[in-house]
Amino acid sequence: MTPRTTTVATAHGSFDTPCFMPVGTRGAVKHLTSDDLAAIGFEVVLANTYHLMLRPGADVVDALGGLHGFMAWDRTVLTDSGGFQVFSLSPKVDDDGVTFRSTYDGSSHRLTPERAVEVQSLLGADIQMVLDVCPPLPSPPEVVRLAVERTAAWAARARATPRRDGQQLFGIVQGGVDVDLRRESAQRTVALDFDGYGIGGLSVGESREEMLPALAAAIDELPADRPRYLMGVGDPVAIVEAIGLGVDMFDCVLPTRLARHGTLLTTGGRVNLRNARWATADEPPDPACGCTTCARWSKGYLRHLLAVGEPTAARLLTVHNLTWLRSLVLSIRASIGDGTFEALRAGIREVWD
RNA sequence: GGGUCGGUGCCCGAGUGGCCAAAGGGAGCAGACUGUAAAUCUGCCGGCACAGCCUUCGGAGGUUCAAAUCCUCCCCGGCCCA
Repeated sequence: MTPRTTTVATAHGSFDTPCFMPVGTRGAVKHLTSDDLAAIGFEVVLANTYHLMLRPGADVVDALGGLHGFMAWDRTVLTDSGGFQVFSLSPKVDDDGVTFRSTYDGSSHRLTPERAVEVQSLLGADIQMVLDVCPPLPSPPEVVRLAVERTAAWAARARATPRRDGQQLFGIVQGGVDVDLRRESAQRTVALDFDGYGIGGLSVGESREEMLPALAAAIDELPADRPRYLMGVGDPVAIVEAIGLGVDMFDCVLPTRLARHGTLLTTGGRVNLRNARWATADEPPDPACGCTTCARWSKGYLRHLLAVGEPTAARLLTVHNLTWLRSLVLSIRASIGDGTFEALRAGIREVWD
């Protein structure tokens, strides 16, 4: 298992990997516009099936030009299936599908593997994800087993559901931190022949020491000619380690959420900008960062905006964290090409562990 | 001048004889956050030699076993009358 660089083609251009994809759950990365994302250099953005089917509804998004027209984004869109909401909202799950309580008005909604594909087709996703069952960790073995079984059965049904031309569908590997289960789940998913493979159910409570072997086992079973996407992982160490194992794609709300909550990602590690020590700091968040926030504003100013609750703070920090993380992944990509990956990886671990 | 309501911890604001170092909110200080129910949540927030003690509820005195809470006088605000 080795790190690799690839280029993935979709109906809306191609993107280079390894890559980080920002999360725009409801059709926007919080506080940013599509122009901001393009300016930073992102090539893929996420959106969420569960949230968009409830508000404004998949048919509405379809009528407004699909996600691309809707959010004025002309590059790749990847939609998550709602599988993560099975984890975060703990709905009623049965063999056939999931029944959610709307977080907006309490109404009841049904999502099946077929329906998830239909909704994502209407949303106009370039890359769809299969509806899966994502159990929290730790979970009893039988719970993880059941999640693997249902995810596999649902994957077959999703695979058999028609989509629009040009839309790709990724299967998802589950299996918790059990290496054998991971391997089995991967084999069964691969047998269905998807356009790419998500590895889900990780970074949901387990340690990195538990996560990496499970990840490695899954990757070991995945075909080399398809993208590998580690779902929901976005801290620097996990990213380098996963890239080291051959992962291509990442998404995570961590950088954007940390930004909204006042934490900066920097070359020196995490920085809590709300801390009193930054009150009169005249330097940018990270002198080594090339983002538009670092180019013009001081930590002292940003801390002030944060302290008084100015919404602009969230925007400026989001721009920084996203730019910073994208640069990190870009530098990792470059290091794979010039043979300095191991050194970079060691450096990242030293700062972030 | 008369009447009346009020003065509570950094700020706002509950409390109206013991269960009060005193609700709640804000500010402040720190922490968390990983396919977004998160511009959110959690902890601390009078002092100390800290399972106890000390100093606080405008000021001074008093009643009581016990007062932020009752009484007297004083100081300071708001409103009403003159």
